[in-house]
Amino acid sequence: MKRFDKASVTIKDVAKRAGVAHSTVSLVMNDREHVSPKLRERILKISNEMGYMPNMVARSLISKRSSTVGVVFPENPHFFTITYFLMMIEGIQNACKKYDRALMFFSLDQTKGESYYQISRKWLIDVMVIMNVDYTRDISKDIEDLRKNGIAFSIVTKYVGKEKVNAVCVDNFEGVRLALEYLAERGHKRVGYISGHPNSSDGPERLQAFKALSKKMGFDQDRDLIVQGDFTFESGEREAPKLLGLKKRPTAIFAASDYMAIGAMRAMKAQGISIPKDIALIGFDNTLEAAYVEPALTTIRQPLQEMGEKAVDLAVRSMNDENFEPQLAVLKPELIIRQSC
Amino acid sequence: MKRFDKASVTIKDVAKRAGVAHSTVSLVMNDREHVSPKLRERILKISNEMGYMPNMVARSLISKRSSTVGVVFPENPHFFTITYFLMMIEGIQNACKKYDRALMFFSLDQTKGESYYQISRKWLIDVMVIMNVDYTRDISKDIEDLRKNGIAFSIVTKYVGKEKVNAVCVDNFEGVRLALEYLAERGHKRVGYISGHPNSSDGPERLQAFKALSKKMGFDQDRDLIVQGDFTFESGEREAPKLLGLKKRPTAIFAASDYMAIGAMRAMKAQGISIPKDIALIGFDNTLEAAYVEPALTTIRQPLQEMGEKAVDLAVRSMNDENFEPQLAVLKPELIIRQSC
DNA sequence: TGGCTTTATCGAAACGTTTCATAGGTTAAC
DNA sequence: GTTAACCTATGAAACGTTTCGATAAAGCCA
Repeated sequence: MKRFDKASVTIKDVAKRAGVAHSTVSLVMNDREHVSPKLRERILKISNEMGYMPNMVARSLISKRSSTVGVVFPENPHFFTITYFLMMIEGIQNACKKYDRALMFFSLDQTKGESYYQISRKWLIDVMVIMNVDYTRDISKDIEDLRKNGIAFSIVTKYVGKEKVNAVCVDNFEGVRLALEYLAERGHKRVGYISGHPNSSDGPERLQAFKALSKKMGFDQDRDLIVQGDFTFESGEREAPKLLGLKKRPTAIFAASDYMAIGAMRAMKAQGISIPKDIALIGFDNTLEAAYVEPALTTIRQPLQEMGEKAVDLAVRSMNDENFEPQLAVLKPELIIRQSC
Repeated sequence: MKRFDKASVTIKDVAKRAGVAHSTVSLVMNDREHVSPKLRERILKISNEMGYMPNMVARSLISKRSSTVGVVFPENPHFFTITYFLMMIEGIQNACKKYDRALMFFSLDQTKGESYYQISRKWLIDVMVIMNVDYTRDISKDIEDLRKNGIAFSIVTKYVGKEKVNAVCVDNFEGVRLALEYLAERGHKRVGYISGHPNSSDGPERLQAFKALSKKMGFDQDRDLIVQGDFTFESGEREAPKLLGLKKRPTAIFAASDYMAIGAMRAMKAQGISIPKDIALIGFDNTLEAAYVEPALTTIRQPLQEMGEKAVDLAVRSMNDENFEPQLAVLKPELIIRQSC
């Protein structure tokens, strides 16, 4: 087993060369007061000459804070190719740069009984972003553990439990409103809806918004205009035919996620139905793929990058400030008009 | 500033409860010999009861190895939404699981003069994967630093310098062969080529393969059948019209990346050219988007996941075994037939 | 100049591990 | 019954930092 043999230059080396105590060098490195400007400058110069770099691991150990952002995601072999998450990760990475923190990823292996808190302890993660995709699992216990132990974290998306925690989500009501108003403008009054995962926070919220708004706007209210998906491509492909097969076919379909919309698109193509001529299609999310499909998908943009960034912002703030009240950041969606309506 | 106040259970706590020296507990935790089975069992039981988790940071500090895989990528605000990299990251993540290592990401800010070696020192990264996308930068010095200091690393993709290092790439010659033979089968003899970035390793390799094979296979050899892209969507959209505008238009276009192929597709659509009726199109990579465009893109698959995984494998092996000879792993490409030819 | 306050620097302790030389105990060999 | 060999368990040292109380020096005021 290889080892680093040639020790790199440590704070003590710098101190020795400068003829001071290494604690003094530490003060300089951390920009703390109580060091005379003259000495500070000299130490800085020497440390640069020697190419000193603080050892983050030692720093973490003593300070019990790791200068990282830990992103915890559920066990899923394809997590990194689900563009929905990636766009959030892009925002998280940007925030990491902003706060000069490194980015760590942990897949949560529930089978091993690992908890968020354990991960935080094991790696001294002090800022954690929880990607809560496994809607079927109750994480209230884990949340409680984190909170109790003063570990700063945020959840994406909205946490449905009762504790008040940092969380980031999109304004689903507004998103649905944008979509339905756009459809109404274009003359649609009979809109089929493919709902999202019932155990998520977004799924039911969007569904509820759809029900309320479509009623208010005078759309057809048949019970069978609503089918149940789970956000995935497959569920869209599976459920869309139920809408297409209705005696009185809807003139537009609104899917609660782009993946489902694209699945629906596949199903429609298979039946030779032309979009948007025969039927209009609108999605939700604005994931990467939406721009690539043909016709390009009109959709409601979730500001995923901003959500990722905000999640880190909130967690960092609650780490820095004892009194920071955990909050839910609700970001504004946006209508992206392409060719599918 | 918040701190973890309630200390979590340490190895000493376990030792005290078990009435043994904490070094003994350490032996047990690391599955080392020289502990009687009876005692080992007792300690294991107690440690479980107490919920002991080793502190990875302390472990890193003393052992100078961090139990992580550090992925270093060049400064690029959209890195995490470039699916090409993501698919590799997926493989890297799988390997991390296999080796029970956490995954860390570092964007290399060259403007700050950071080097790979410095990152490795700063965070005690002992297994590093270098995503060498910035083709314009000479990294031979960094490579040398890593090697000299015994830090295990791999590069994706192929490293073009003279030192022998762990690297992972696709068999470009074979990939080009697959594409050209497929085109030949379908009767094409006049193929336009959009080349990749000239400072990469893949760009020139594929170009050379194209030149050699298209000659050998009796394709038209006009100089202007080859245009220069840089792997990006934009370059494909920019360069394709040059091929389309030729007096004698090619019957097929081969782009050295899917992004360029999709860019070319956009350009063709803009001109009302139908794919594959008017002209065939084939890409390279099989990134996520290839399956979503219309018509779905026929392409040469790079086994990106496998490449990511292999990169970690190589690095881990060279870490574990002093005598492991750095090697270049050349993975096999695969023809993915869709609708664009 | 003496005493008091402030500031600059120092030294030691701590963080939670691993490692390594060594002590004590048991067994084996003669 | 003595010595050697082995095995188990121990205690101290080390990793590279930060922190904090102590000390020394300097500044201030009377």
